[in-house]
Amino acid sequence: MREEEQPSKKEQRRQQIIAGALKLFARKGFYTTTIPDIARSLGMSAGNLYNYFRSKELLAQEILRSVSSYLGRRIRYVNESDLPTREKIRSIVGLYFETALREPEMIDFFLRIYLSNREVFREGCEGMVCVNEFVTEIMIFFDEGVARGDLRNQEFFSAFGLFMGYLGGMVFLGGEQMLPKPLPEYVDEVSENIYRALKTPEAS
Amino acid sequence: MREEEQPSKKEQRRQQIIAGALKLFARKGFYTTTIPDIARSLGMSAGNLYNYFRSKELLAQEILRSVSSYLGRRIRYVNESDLPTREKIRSIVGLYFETALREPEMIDFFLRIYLSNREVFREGCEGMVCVNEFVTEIMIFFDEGVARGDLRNQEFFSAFGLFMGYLGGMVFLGGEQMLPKPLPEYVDEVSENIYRALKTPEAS
Amino acid sequence: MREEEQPSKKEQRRQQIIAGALKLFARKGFYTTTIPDIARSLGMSAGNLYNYFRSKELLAQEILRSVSSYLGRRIRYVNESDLPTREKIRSIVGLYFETALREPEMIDFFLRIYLSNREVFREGCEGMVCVNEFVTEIMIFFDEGVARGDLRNQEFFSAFGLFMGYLGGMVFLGGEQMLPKPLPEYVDEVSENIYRALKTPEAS
Amino acid sequence: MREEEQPSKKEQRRQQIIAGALKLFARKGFYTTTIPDIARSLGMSAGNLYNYFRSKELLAQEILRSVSSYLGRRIRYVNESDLPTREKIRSIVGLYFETALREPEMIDFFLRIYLSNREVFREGCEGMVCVNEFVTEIMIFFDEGVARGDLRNQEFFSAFGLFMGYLGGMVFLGGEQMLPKPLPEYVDEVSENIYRALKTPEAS
DNA sequence: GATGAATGAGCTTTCATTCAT
DNA sequence: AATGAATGAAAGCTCATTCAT
Repeated sequence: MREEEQPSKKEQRRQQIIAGALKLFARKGFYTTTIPDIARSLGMSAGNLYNYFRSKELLAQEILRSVSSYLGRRIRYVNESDLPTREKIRSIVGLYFETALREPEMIDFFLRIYLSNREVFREGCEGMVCVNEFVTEIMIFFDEGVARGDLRNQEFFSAFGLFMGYLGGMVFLGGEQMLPKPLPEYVDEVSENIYRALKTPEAS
Repeated sequence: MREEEQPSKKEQRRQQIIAGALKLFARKGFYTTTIPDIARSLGMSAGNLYNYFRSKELLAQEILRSVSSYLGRRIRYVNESDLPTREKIRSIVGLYFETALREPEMIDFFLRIYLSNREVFREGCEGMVCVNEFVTEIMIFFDEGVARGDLRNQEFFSAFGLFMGYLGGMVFLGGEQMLPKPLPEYVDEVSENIYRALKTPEAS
Repeated sequence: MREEEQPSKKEQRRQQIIAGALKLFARKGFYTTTIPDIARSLGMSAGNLYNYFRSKELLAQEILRSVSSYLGRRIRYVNESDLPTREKIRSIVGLYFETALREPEMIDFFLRIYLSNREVFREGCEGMVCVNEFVTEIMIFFDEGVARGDLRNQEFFSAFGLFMGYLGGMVFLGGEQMLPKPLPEYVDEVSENIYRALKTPEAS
Repeated sequence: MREEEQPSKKEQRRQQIIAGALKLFARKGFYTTTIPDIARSLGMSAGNLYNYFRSKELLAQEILRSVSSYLGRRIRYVNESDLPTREKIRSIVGLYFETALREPEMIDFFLRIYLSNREVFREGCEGMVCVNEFVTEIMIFFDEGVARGDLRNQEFFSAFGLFMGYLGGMVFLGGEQMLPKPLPEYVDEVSENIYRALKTPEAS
């Protein structure tokens, strides 16, 4: 007895388009990636793409949801593990940097497309609607750390800004070839800095 | 005896264009701001604008240099003061958030135009060429903190990523109306988090 | 003993398509109505529609024939009655205005689709081929009026232009909300004007 | 001392575009005439056309105004003459048919573009806004005829529908090659029919 | 320096029609 | 008969940039 439905042919194609467009958007930007670009990279006609997504904006929004869902899922595994808080930070930083290296399009889409082309997401992704799954998991991580007495109890967004801004900043510097070492080698330092910033004084 | 050259008529107009274009780019994005938009906002013709800047990209690069120079200058004042390291952090965070509030176009240009439309700055702003002045001052701040024994001696970019990523993240959250309090009220928490992240264990 | 052939399943579906497409064309125009629009309104697929009509143009031509046939039939009843000429005019004007009110798509198709998108009917409806039944009945009405001595003997198309142009004009004005009164209240005035225009001097 | 301003270069070009587009629209219809078509017929680029008219719809609306103004002006001369009512009808019918023959695009635009593509004129030409000058002159003609006791006093739109519907109908039939004689030869019959339809019983 | 008409390339999107299933 | 994914052609429109004036 199968737990999951077999995805339909059409749904599979949708996913292919999302993956292909994600790559192009992340690499070249929203406005410099054209619909024909995307279609060509998938070996389909531009017109046909509109049978799957009614506009370029809607496509970008679906991608955002998809990326948020993927990253959220990965963080959930960390949250569900029984690592100590300090190690959870390391894990999250690690998976973030690793993703940035192995599937850079995901993180780049977050940093470059979502954060910067607000007008594209204004209608349809208000507030955190499309980025919900990701933010929720960070929130869970933080709340549990506080509950355990490992992290100082401060406003969530102060901690969230630190966490995400920091990671984003490092990935950006890496992408700009401005880091002397490869990104993953910063996991220790970065996690340490985050932990120190957020931990309670008594925590080691 | 004049210290500075009187800026020529043409140079003044250039500065006006930079200021006007900065506002539009920051508000609407690079690709969604048109040259006619900029010209109109300055009461001049689109054609004439090309007498001052040879292309839209070059204009954006000039703006970047100008913003970097402005922010660098403001941080230099902090560096040149004899505040303790902890207070310097507070000052820098404070001026950053204040700028984000009072002249949001500067910070927004950094976050939204520069960080995200890499192709625009690829040729002409390689590496840090155009953000030199800004980065240099952060570096000076950091090196002095280390020299004084206040900050742990770690790789600069680890600290830089934290500092700038964090501030950028907070401004972004503020811009998205996701912060419960106005941005300046986060100065304490944010500075404290940064200080804790970077300080030597013995420092108070 | 059956008088009429039972229409085949396929023929029934054809009629449904004609009726549905008529409505859409009349309401939105030929070029602004798409084949998918029509298919959707009938709960069928766009592809399948092509099993019934080989092109959008051919569909429009079939509709025209169908409308002409319907209106021709209604006028025939009037012609076959033994009303005096003056009353026949009233009846025809009345049924035209009534149709325009109750089934506006018919008249609108005539006025807006047929009269204006000539290129659509150029090949396949040359001359009067597709509006034959309708024109014929008007012609019969006119010839009989002349034969009875009620109407002046003039060239048919002079009279036809008056009759049809006038009625079309009134319906158009009504549709544009430019008439102070509802269309049917103009039956008297309009019939009177037509009668006066066409009658022989001695007729009352 | 000149009474009229010399039209600017730009205004002249606008007029050329209006004239050129009028021809194409009238000949081929609104949707089957493309902006590139129009531009090509004027030896200019499609892009440049948008420096004169901000959209295809707006262009069509300007054309409508222009046609209405032209026809209105010609009817005004008739109204200002001291011909008897009967002769005025002849004159108006004559100039209408003559225009339909010599500059068929004007009348065709009225009949085919304006009357049938309502959605194009919905916003911008509500009610009679764009067709004002023309309708006004017909109204003046009619009111004067009534005032002189030549025409029966009936609701204006009853008479207007007759007048314009009839003329439009005849031009349509002519355009469809359905009239045995050339259009101008119908002037007598048509004027006579109109006059009879509208005149007071005592008028000869 | 200044204007703005002009260009040309390209973009998003639509749609009639086909065809494998 | 029926579906709907797929195509290809084209349309309306925008815009950075140029250039004659």
